[in-house]
Amino acid sequence: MKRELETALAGCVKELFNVTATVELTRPEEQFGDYATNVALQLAKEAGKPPREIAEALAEKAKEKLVGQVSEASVAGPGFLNLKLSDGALIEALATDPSRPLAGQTAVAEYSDPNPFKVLHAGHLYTSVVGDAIANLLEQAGATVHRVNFGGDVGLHVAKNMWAIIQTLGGEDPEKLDEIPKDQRAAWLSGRYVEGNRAYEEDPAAKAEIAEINKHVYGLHDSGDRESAFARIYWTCRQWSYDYFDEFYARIGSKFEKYYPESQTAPVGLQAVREHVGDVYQESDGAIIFRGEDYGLHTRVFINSGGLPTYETKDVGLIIKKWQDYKFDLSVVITGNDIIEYMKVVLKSIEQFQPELPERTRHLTHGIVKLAGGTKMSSRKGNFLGAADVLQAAADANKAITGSEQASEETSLGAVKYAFLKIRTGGDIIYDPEESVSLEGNSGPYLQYAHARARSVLRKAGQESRKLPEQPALEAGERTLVRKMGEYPEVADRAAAELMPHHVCTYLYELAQTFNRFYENNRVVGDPREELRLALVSHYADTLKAGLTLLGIASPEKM
RNA sequence: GCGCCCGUAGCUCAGCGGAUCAGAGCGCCUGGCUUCGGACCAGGAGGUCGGGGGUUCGAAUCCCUCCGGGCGUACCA
Repeated sequence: MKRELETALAGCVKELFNVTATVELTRPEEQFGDYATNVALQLAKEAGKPPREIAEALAEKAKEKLVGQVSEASVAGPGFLNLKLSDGALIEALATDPSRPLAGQTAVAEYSDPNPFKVLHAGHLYTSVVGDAIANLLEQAGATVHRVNFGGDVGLHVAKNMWAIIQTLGGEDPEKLDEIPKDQRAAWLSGRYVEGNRAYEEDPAAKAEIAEINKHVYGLHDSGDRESAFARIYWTCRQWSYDYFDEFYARIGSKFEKYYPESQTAPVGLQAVREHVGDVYQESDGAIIFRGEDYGLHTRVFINSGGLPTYETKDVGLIIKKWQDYKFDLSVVITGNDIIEYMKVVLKSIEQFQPELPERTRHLTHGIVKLAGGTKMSSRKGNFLGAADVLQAAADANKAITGSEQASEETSLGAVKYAFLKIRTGGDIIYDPEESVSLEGNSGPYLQYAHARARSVLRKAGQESRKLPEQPALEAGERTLVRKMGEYPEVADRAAAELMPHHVCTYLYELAQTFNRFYENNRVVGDPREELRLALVSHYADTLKAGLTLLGIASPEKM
């Protein structure tokens, strides 16, 4: 509807002034109309006429050309053109689906990226929730989306961990691992990581041992060793991590089709980097680097002087592997902001020998999760908020507010996801266990409740699905609701185009508020206008559900 | 030092070139349930949009600059 009108208005402009213009319609406040445009202001110079005069002429033309769709066209202020849609056009617009600009394309969405041997913290929960929503937006836009996950099962952090594990076990004694209860494994590994880090920083001897262990771990992958005591400890703890991840993702509803462990991307990256030493990468101080400085970026090490690949090279390998696996049209990588400059260097280096890969890659970033008090979290130091802690706090708040014995997983998870998603992706977000988990106001549960209530009305009326009449005469309250519902495809399109889920949140909340106001003043069941109103309620519930689904949030039928 | 990001009501945030565009939620104050689910609705108090310049018919929105905060800046991820 919006795009048809934009095209039609551009046609009017062409006809009147013989000027080709792109007309952009916006949603003004309802009192001004359903759509507005400022083309007249933009055209004033080119057409050599006062903007109001242009707008008046355009208004007349629009009324003439768009009769049936536009019921009023008026000029306001310095030359804004306001359009009011006919009730029929407004209802008709409800049949519009979000557009599919990526139809037929293959997209890869990589996100979450937890490291084995480490614990999942609040940031992983955040990035997973954001990643899920973005992947959903890509899917809505028509792409075939492959959700993948990347993580460091080799590297210095693993070496630090292995060092501390062996210390704690009192030697390379894999049997002793059996003594650690299943539900404590992740926390146990997390504790070892803290110890390993401390030793690495404070004890030169330990640091040297860790460097050796680092090589040893890479060696396991090269040799395929699964039998030595060291290998058994490594593979066992690595599996613990993946089991723990799977359990976590199942709980929050994330579905990855593939993990790319660094141990698999490292050899691919090493090969690519080594092939291009000289033309892309250089040797320097015994390491292989990429001179980002030549491109206004910073220089980074890809293979360290010990011959081991750094994260840079593993990422080169990852991008190449994704390309081999999916031949993607678009690859979206979702990470924290701290990696922005780093990623530019990696992509710039690949651009030198395989430019189509960076061309198709988009790096989307978000901020970190901060505690309300402003405490900075670090898994290296062990003072962080765990992903499980956030979910637990939400469940506790849910129990406290509802007064029930058991928290609703759908509702508490919905509260957390919505609290994360409603904020524009990019900046840091403040996590307040008290407020972020609210069930009131602009919150996930408010929307879930709104949905459940609408379904309840439909259940009461007997028939859950209703068709909208084609030639309705809408009352003011009904019209406001229909107008709001009609914005959904536009909002979904915008969110998908920008890959910004928060637009959906903002809209859904406004929609639910609009409905609640309508519902407060208008009877549905038993009213003479029941038939029409039930159809509106039905469409409203469907719209809420579509939006929540896009966000990865459940839409319970009852709460 | 250089690069990137952020600074909007007490708090958490939308708005990011347009007209009642100074907004929402929370918190605070006042009202509304013999009525389809009150996890709701109506109303009030509260901000010179970090400061200063500039561009424009028009700036929270674009540009410059300053202040404040965060992140990155060669062998971590």
